[in-house]
Amino acid sequence: MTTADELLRGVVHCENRERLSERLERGDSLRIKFGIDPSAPDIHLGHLVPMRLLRRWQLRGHLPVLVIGDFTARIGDPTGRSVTRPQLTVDEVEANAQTYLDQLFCVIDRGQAEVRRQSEWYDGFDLVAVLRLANTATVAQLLQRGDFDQRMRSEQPIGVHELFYPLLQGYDSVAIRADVELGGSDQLFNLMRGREVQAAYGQPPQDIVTVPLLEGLDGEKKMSKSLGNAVAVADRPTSQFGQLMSLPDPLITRYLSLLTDISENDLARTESELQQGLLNPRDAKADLAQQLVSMLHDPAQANSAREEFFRVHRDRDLPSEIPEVAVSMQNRWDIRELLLAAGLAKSKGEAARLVQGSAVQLAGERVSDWRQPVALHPGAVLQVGNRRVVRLIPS
RNA sequence: GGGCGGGUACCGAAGUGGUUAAACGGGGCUGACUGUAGAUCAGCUGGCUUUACGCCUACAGGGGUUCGAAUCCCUUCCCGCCCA
Repeated sequence: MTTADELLRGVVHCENRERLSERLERGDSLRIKFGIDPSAPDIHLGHLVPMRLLRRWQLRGHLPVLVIGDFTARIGDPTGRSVTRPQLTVDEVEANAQTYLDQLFCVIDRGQAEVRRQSEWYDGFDLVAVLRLANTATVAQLLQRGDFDQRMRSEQPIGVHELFYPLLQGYDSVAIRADVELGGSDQLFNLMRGREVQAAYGQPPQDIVTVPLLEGLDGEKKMSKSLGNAVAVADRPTSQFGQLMSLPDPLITRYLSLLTDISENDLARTESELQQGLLNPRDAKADLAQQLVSMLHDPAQANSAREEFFRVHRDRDLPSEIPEVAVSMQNRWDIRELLLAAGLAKSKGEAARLVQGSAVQLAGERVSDWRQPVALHPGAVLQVGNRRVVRLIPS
């Protein structure tokens, strides 16, 4: 495999591939731009896809230039949104950026990267500069972007400031003299715009590389925290494991190929075994989850997360660690009050409904009627369903 | 500035005077089953209580009409589109 093949494996779009391959083969050291959106500090598995590729480039001697979008974060990237995001304060953005970088540097080498902030060049941007930048594109060109076009047609609002987003992001490439820009495939328009902006400022246009967007746990929409279908990098191992086990079966191989170092052969084998029913999807998913948790934390924690999961969900055992809640040890508890006190229900009405739906167990016994008072013994386990479990201790 | 269309529960979306705490879908929770928090099927999904078709809160805010309003009127605020 050539260097270019290796560095472009799995990419969705590459522009201009010939030129880029040539430069890679020649061994040029390239400045590869990677934009960071500090409006969302929580990195999830979806972010890992470009980051892993960035790491491969870094290992080949190219320099990641991390551009913190501290300025555009205050605008809100309209990508895929029908509603404008709330604008963030400078402090919030800075705190988010720091969190983001800390997590990013778990994947790429901090020493071999450059970190830049948009505010370096935008804080001094005056109106003349703004108009010059605006003059690099026409409204029609900007409206070609898919989501703008869609919003126009469905009579949704488009803020003028949103129109500037691609231009500002494009100018970042001018400011840092990017040779290549890496991003998710939803960024294609913005990245392409960067080429035009650079050309307008007399720079050679950057090459661009886009990677696939990872689908979230719902199996449909792209992974995003606000959609609630994301696995956060910083989340606890047991929680990550469980979330990954809820992944729809068809996505198993997708995750394997985008998030692990699995070889083409092994991937093909797993795929066909799943198809022929030789491999239980549950086990394939457990292996995947274990691998990913190992990567995000460490193998030992991944292993115990796996054991814990099977213990609770397959074998229907109690979790090994049960949070304790102190309550008074009276003999005639109203089960609704008890559920409320234990934090397992938000209201008495909800508590009554849970009991009615036979979800509640106290000391291993199913509670069938909320009208019946219950007696309590120290250390009794109260649970709602399989996952919400609490041990009651005397207060 | 003019015209038109909107603001309903976590989200989307019905409902244009009364059995509406509000259809339906999504999401969430739970149960059965099992291959897992996956699939499928089922139930639940405002609060409180003496669990009762009892009370309270709720259909952007305020005021009014009415025995009775998410539904009618007035007014304020917010949003969208079109024309200038």
